[in-house]
Amino acid sequence: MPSNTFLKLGEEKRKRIEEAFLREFAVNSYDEASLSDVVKKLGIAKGSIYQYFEDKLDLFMYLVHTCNQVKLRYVGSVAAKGFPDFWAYFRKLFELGYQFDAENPLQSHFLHNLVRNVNSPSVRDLYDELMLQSVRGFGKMVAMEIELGRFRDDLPVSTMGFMLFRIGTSIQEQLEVEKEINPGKSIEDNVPVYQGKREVLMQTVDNYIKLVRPAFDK
Amino acid sequence: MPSNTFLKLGEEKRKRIEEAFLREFAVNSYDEASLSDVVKKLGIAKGSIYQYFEDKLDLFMYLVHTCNQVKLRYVGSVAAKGFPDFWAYFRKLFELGYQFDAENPLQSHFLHNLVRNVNSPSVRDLYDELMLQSVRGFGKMVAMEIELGRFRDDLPVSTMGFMLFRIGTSIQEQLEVEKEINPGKSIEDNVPVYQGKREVLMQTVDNYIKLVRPAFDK
Amino acid sequence: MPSNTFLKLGEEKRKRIEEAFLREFAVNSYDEASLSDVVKKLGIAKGSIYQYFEDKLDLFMYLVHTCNQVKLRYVGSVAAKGFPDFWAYFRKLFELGYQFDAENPLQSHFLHNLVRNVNSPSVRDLYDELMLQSVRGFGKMVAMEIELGRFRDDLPVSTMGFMLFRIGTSIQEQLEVEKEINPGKSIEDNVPVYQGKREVLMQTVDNYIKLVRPAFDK
Amino acid sequence: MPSNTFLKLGEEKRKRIEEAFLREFAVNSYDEASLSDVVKKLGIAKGSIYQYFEDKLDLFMYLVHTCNQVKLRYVGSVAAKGFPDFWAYFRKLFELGYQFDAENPLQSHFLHNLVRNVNSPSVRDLYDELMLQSVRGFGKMVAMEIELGRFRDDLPVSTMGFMLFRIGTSIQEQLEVEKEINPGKSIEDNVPVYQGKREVLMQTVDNYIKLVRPAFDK
DNA sequence: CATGAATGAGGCTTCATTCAT
DNA sequence: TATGAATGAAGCCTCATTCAT
Repeated sequence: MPSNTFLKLGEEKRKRIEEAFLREFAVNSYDEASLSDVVKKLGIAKGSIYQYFEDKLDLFMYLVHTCNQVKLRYVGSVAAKGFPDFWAYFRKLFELGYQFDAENPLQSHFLHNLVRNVNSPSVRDLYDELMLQSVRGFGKMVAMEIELGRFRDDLPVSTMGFMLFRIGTSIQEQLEVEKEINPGKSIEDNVPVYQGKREVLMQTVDNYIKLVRPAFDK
Repeated sequence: MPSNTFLKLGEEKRKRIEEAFLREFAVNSYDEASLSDVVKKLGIAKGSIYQYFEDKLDLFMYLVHTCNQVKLRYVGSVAAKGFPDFWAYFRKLFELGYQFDAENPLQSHFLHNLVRNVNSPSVRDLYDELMLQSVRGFGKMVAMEIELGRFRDDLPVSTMGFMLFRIGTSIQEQLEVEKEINPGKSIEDNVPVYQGKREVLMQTVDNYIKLVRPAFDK
Repeated sequence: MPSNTFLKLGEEKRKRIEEAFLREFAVNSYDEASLSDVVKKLGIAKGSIYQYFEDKLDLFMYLVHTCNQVKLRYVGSVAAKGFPDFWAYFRKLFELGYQFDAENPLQSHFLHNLVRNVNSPSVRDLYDELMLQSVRGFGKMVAMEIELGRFRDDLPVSTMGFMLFRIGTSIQEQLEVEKEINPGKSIEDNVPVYQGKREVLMQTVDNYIKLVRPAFDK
Repeated sequence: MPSNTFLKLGEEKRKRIEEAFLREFAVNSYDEASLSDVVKKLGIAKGSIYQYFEDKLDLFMYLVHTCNQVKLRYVGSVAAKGFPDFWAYFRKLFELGYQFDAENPLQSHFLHNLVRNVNSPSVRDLYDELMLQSVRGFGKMVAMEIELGRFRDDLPVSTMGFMLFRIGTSIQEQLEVEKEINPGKSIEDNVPVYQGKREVLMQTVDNYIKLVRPAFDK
């Protein structure tokens, strides 16, 4: 955990530090990321980092936590209940994701980059936890839809839940493979990753939904 | 590319070297992987590596290529045509994948680990290329199935192809998340990753097929 | 020297600070001892230490002085004159030493640990001075015993004095080597070092006296 | 243990390196001793040290071993049997010690400095072992002298053995306290510690023997 | 062609000390 | 007077890479 010293830092300075490290970790792997480099860019003393965090890993884990919380403020802000059906809710999730990404590109891509850093056991555990969180969320919704008689009931909930989770991540991947977006470059250039790509994104989402609906609906 | 020196090495020695590095890269990230360590375990001179390869990256890229080729010998050994329908072929792909994994665990998991090493632009490019190769393969089949009037034709082929690709990788992931398999540990313990898990694997495959068929079939 | 600021601190607080540092220096070498750690445990500001002392060495030297003074309150409380012969007095010294140790384990073992910290010239000088103090004390007594016709007079007083001094320290050492006591562990566990070892200690003292008497008596 | 790399180094270079580190460790405590400094003085790369030794401690332990072995070549070269009585042998030990010191001042004072480095558990263990070796050696001789009817038999052998061991170290200490020798300075100035002090040393030895004989002889 | 010693940049981390509040 | 954030030098260690043998 970060020390009080860090938490009590002025909003501005704290943000500046957080963002500098997010940028580093969003572009590099945990090992490649160099505290020395970041510190140099920040113009602060190397020792200061160790007044703020226990060590490199502590700093990294803190960033995971905060980013996840920021993201949850978006995707956790709506409940499935308020929507006519599950797919409307599912669609909304991507709109919120888009918004999260647009307003917090660093956080968004730091989280995307997480998968490259699961070598360290601690990071691995945290990553798995985050993943499970999401998968279970989908699992619950699947269970509810089945109960409501809207989803088929001849398959394990876990399979269906995992599939939904994967559809989500696949969309970003496809756009990346098809060069619609380029997170790495965007981060370096300090521009939103989905800049001008809202339509493409939501169109892809709609396609995916159209595709997989028959797989889930009763 | 590896030098002729390397290629003319005795089969046995070459394999021993390749496998040692595969093991290292299958368990560690590119940065964490230590040539020094591997060389020590191999009992060969550090300098030799630089007679065989230009540098660490060159060695790594070489491994990507060979592993991919080995894998293609499995999954490329059958054609969709020979099967009653696409899903029978799709299912066969996993049986072949299982076989590849059982007979080449190092290669298999080196490839799985690739995603964690896409930081270097060269690796990234190669990774994307491999991915595209696979996605396009599925794309072609989708196109053919549409032509045969068996798949729906109201969605972009690319979306459907990518989806199929993702289903494939999701299966391994789900088994990992649900702790059915533990690649990292298996590699370290030098045992096949899917040892005794064939049934579980194919059952999961069948579930996924059952799930997504309605999404693709006309 | 400590500043007035320190001396005017409340008895309780001053003691708390002193003991925390004694504990650190009693277990670690001067270099290993970390002011940061102690300050953290104490819950006081780092800067305060520098209001109390000039620097780490100043603090250390202060502790040497106080500990020595405490010790002198014990071993300096009796005079050889009051005893039937020198050896009765010598024996008493150990009883007092035992008492000092039992009642001030931190101070006692900080002093024992001194020998490991004589690298800094200042510490070295102080250590030598303390040692000389003790050696000279014994020297004077030897001189007196010679005058009284009780000790042999065919050897330098300094040799005899030093020998007596060394016998003293040897006793603790022997008990340590033979694992009867374990100062390091005792300090960490916050228990008296000679707990339950009074008999063993005095028995060893008696053995040493029995051994060396013929060397000194006329 | 040092690597083969180190052992196969040219005699000259190896000595140069060993001596540089001995000098550093003979003057500083383990913690204060700076590999960086030594390496700079030596004009070799920092990394080289880690081709020779596993780490700082490994290097240190190696030095302890070699120095001890060198010393044993001196003091272990004679057996008590060859002497008319124990005290003649005891005296010889110091002549050999003097010789060892004169011919290997670095090694000699590195060993003397050991006591300041017993904070690290590994060093502590080794130090205790060395000490015990010596103490037991004296113990055995005491036992034999008792058997021969030359030493008194009314006291524990361990007490008598430890006393003899301590007499040995006391002699150097006394000369140090009395400023006859100044190991620290001598090392820095690169001159033998006992230069021109042979007479003083042996006179002191003789005094000690004269003093303690009555304590041991029957 | 193989060797393996040497390199030195660079990484993370610790710590006593300073100084503005 | 007390605080504690900031400092930055210094430490140990790792590693890919080079090059003379």
